[in-house]
Amino acid sequence: MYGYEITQQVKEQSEGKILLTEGALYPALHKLEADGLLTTERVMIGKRMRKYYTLTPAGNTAITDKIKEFYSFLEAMQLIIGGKPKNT
Amino acid sequence: MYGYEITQQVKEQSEGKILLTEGALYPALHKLEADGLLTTERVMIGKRMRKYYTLTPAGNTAITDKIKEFYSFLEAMQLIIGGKPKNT
DNA sequence: CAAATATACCTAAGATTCTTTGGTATACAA
DNA sequence: TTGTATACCAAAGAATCTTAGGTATATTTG
Repeated sequence: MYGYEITQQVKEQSEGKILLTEGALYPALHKLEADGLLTTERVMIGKRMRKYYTLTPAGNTAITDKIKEFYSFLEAMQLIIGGKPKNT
Repeated sequence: MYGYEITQQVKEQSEGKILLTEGALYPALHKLEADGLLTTERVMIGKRMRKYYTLTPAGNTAITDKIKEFYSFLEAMQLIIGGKPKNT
């Protein structure tokens, strides 16, 4: 995907609950790229540029690990605050 | 509860997965107090001081709201991470 | 009994990350 | 022609966390 598309997809798929702004996203993408977790491919659409980002093998490992961390964190939070998500 | 107790309880109840350090906790407690969400009661245990924190009514409202926000965020994350891709 | 660990408070520098607010430019609809 | 959407980006300020200390008492252990 490309940057702007990510902001729109996050907004759409999260039903407007998560607003990932460009000011937060672009610096993050650049850092991930600098860390070797993403590669970019510049594509011209007419006269407008897009930068498509793709996960590197290291990026795939990293995201898998991060998601595991996230679920581990959720389990821990569950133990602390108790309860379960409502209306799911 | 008091500050140090919170760090220990979080560590214990989260099975060591969440480490809430004092450097993060104390400034946060002081801010919550300044914002009127907590009140403190100083108690001497022998020659050692403890500061017990209690939620104010505003604090109770705030924590309830925050937990709701948290679950709302989780649902949104579920849609994105475990989400439904358009294609593939 | 001396030294290490645990309890209990705290601050401050540095790093990281997010929000806000701008900028540039093309495409299209009102 | 003005506004909205697309598409990239940077920088200042704010918020938060990590790290690394400081002070002091209490208890455990070698």
